[in-house]
Amino acid sequence: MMVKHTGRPGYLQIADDLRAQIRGGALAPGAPLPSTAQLAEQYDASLSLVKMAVGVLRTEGLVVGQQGKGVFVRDAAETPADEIAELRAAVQELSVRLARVEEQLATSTERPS
Amino acid sequence: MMVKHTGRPGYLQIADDLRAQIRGGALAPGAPLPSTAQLAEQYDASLSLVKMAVGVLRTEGLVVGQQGKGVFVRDAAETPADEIAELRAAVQELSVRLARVEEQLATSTERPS
DNA sequence: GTAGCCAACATAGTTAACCTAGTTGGCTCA
DNA sequence: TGAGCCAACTAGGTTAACTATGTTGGCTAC
Repeated sequence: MMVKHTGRPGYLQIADDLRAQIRGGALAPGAPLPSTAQLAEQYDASLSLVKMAVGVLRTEGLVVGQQGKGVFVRDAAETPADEIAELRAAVQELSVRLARVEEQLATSTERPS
Repeated sequence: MMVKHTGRPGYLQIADDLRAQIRGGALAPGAPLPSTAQLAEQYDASLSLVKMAVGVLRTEGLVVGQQGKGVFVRDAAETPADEIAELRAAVQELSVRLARVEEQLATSTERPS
């Protein structure tokens, strides 16, 4: 696998990168993503990680998989959630981080007696 | 794996059911989902399927997992309509929480130990 | 020539195993 | 008593193997 020093899970890093490529136009609507095997080699990741990353993008509605053919970028028209997906991912990550910090803070500031 | 014998994948059926429970109020905001082991037994499914189902809900932002504690229904679960408004509200809330945490952090570090 | 088969490729779903790491409550021992 | 360790929970991440199924292009047999 690659850049892990960020603590962000590998499959989310891959999803982030693909999402950025879609948002940036490097992967245009209708265009196919590289195959699972190609992505695995490209990111030096296991097939499992790539499948999980694609699964995230599928759940977000950014891409649509067609069995036997490939995974294709959805049209911006039919994905009013493309920009939202990115924001939602960011907000969710912030929520997790904040929840962790709050918890840590709550336990460390418990009043003695 | 013993879920319905429809064409719908098992992990999506589990995610659907949990989502319905959240939307229906059976799982209130802040409430914890049953543990993955309990869900696996409850749905007579493998741990893998349950983890995938929870992963979908996490990606959707319906729940937030806290390592070591559980998976909890998010407060924003009742905002189905305008996703942008939802995200704006989420950002607003995160800002407030972050400000409060930073405040507490600053005061608590004035006196180490 | 062409109809049909078939191998190679693709996504998708499922399961299991192993590891990391945070939480909690109880037990032991000084 | 109480401080600290420890066992049993918890979610999360990673990998691998197997199956199912759809697509495509080439080869073969007629």
